[in-house]
Amino acid sequence: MATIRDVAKRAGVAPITVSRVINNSGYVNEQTRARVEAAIADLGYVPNVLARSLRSRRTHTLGLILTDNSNPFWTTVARGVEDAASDAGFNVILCNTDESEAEQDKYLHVLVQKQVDGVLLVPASGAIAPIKFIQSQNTSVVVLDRRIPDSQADVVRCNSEGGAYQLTRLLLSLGHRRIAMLSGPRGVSTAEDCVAGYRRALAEAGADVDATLICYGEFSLESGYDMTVQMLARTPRPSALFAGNNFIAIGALRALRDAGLRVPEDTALVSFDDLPADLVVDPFLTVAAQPAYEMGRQATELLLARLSAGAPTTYQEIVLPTAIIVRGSSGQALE
Amino acid sequence: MATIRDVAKRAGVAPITVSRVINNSGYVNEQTRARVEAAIADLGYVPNVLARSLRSRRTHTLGLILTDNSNPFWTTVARGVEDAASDAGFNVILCNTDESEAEQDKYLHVLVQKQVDGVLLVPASGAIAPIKFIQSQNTSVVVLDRRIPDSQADVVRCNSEGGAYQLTRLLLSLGHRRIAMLSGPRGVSTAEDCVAGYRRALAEAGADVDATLICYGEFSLESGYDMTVQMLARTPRPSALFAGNNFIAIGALRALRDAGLRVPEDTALVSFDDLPADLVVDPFLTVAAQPAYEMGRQATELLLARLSAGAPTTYQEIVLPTAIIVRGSSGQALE
DNA sequence: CGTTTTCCTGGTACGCTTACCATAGTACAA
DNA sequence: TTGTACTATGGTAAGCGTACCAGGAAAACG
Repeated sequence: MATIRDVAKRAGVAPITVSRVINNSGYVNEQTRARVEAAIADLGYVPNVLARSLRSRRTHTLGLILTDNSNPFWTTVARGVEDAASDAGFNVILCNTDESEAEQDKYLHVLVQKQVDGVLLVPASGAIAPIKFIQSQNTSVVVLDRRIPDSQADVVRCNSEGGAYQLTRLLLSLGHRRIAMLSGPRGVSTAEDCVAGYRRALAEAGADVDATLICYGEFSLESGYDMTVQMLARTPRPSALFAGNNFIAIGALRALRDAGLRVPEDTALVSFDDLPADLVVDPFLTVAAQPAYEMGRQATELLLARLSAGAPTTYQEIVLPTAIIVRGSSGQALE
Repeated sequence: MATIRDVAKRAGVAPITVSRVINNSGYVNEQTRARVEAAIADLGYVPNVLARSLRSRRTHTLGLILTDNSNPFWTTVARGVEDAASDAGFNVILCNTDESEAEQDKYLHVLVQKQVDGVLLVPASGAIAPIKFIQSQNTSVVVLDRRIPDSQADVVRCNSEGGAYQLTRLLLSLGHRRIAMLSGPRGVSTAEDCVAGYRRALAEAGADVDATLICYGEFSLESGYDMTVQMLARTPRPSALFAGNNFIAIGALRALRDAGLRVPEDTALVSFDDLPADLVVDPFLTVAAQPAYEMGRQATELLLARLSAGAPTTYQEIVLPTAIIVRGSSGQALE
């Protein structure tokens, strides 16, 4: 393959001049520029960004570590990240951890090895070590969607506690008192915040919190199914279910169907995370919708700002609001 | 950040010895290895793969160019690619073209600049130039999902023509004679193959092909909606619709709902591409399901084989079968 | 014992681009 | 005339690993 030296030779200039043409930097005479551009076209020259990045210490690449890009919520977040990155001339390397800390560590190493300029991290756990590791490699990091207690890092997330509070209040206002909470893993802030908002709404309404109605599971269809089966076995049956994310909600819907229960007539259901409009014919779930795209976008913009500004003195925490969308699954007020 | 030289100095060896430890190549004494590993740990050294790749001329990175990763079909393909790549120690850079040739060209340049070892391409059009460009840069390429006439390249795709033929036969066997075809863009082989299979089935059954019932549009919800509206305006109305992909099918379902038509009682519907089981509570669409994951996986394995084998003498075309899954949307036989 | 093989380590240069510094001509003001 | 600023271009080295070649010691072999 042609190198910058080949181009330089053909154009009768020094390699650095070719570099200036490519990067539009410094001074280049118009005729010289034309000669260089002709040489580039003749040789089909394509710059080697490995060499460029090695020298300039900038790769114009970000790493995005999230749990599962096949979940439409994360697909949307990723799209926000990619659009914002693309606007600034950055590429994104996407990594799925499936909530595994081991995978997360593996990918962190890969990203650092690839010299990414910054990392957007949806942490698989509340541990601080991964943040410290990235920072120890002089790489910027923004934490996405989840809090990490006591960490020194920027965070962009949604108000899960508030969303859960509102959804729970909605169910309470419809007359439900036995509401089962089907949450995500313990130690993951969004799952814990969900439970916190649920508890706050119940406490405020003077309703008893039956701790046995609170389940911690996985953010997966299977887990949603299992938790629902477990909750339906209790007597009296809960009159409403609160799903911690969209996959849990779909699992819950299947379990309810298999148990012969109608939604919302027999059991009401609300959930976090909407499904994208493109994938659903008749939206049915009452949800607390998170601004997924916006979250990805803002996190990326914050990260890019950090890159150009140098070491921050104080870290930001940006909390985006959730929107309650009432549809059929939450049902009418109980008589 | 620590470099290999820093590690070497601390361990009292030459840089090349550290390199051997990292890459498990050549001979290294056990004690030396331990000293080096200790030094690596002490310094928190992480190798710079830019420098490595620059020297070794291998990045262990593949490029995947597809049309829209937010479509679950492509999400699944991408997952197959990533799993196969990961198994072989390769990373994947994902690029969405949204069917735009300009975007495709842009990404091809980016990938070549990044010195990817190979490219998996879902071509935005039937043009040969992009293939030639990649090959001119000494980079291997495998074409995914679609044919490019007269191109010299490996291809892994599904049997769209056969799947469309079978779906159309199914509708014919149920008594439908006016079947509207809602296909993708002209010039995209999967869209054309769909129409070809449809025509073959009709011809074989001795049914007239009403060319005005064949629509070419986009692989999108909006286009599916529009094409359906257009078809429903015809008299007599088609008794069945054939959607060229899952997004078109969802658009069609919405248009039918908005027109007050029931599926399948008033209008039958079949489609290409299934929706992932994780996203749907009650699967309803009768589809020709493509082995998306397997397609991604096989294409990647073929590409990796090319990388280690050197220039191929003959190119392969791997055609995977589609599976007809009959569900409610195709309905019962007309009386 | 000499020879071959295996084991272990290092020096040097190179992969390709750009940072940094230097040079030099022209123009314009002081 | 000297100084300053701008334009235009180039030489050299550096960024960080590894390919390639070389060399020496120990072990195995005939």
